[in-house]
Amino acid sequence: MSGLNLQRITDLDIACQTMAFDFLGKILARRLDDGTVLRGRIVETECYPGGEDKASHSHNGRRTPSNEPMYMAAGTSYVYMTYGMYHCFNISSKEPGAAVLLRALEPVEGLDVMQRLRKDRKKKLDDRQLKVDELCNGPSKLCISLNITKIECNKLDLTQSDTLWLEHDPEFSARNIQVVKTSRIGIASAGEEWSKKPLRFYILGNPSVSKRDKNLETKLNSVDFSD
DNA sequence: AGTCCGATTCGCT
DNA sequence: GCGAATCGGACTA
Repeated sequence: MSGLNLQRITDLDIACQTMAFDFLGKILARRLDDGTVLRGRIVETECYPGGEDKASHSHNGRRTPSNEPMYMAAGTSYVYMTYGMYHCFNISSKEPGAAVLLRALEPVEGLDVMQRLRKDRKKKLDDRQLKVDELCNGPSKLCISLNITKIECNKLDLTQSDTLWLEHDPEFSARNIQVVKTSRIGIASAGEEWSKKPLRFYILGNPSVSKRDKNLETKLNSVDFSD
């Protein structure tokens, strides 16, 4: 029915920025305890390279029990809790201490389950359906929609796990997409120098992207003669 | 043991 | 646009 010809990705030994760029258009797949498989297309990512980057949890080589996955083999999941109630999901890259944050997905499969997971979380009960583009358009929203928690999903080898993995979609990859490269979100406290670095990537025009850079999109469109 | 804070989201003004 | 929610973990002493 889906018509998708998806191929599991088994090699994630990739450098941080390459990984963040190449992940755009790939599929994140999640199998729940009851066997349900949920899928979303990655449409927005961010690099956390570590080292000098003040926004990285591994800044200046900082290493603690909770950021351990950033130092594990490339392709290891790093799930952490923030604000006491949300999760963020990263995938470690080739360089020790580096990882790629997944910020937004375009829902592909299991939208009804995503809808239920999101609505169950809300305080105010509301019969209104969430719009498809509102299901996974943020780093913590996608964790809720795919039930990605630290307990279940931290430190998984995404090249081997049968509960969380990545897939290549040849048909999508053949399409001509434009990638926006801009600043990361929510890290103002790291200081201007690092918060302004262009380490966020997203698919131009995709409705599931969490935050658009309107100025940059205008510039890109002005030099876009593709159609 | 005490303090501080966050790679966010939600609901109300 | 703004403030509250909510708590694990790092850090200080």
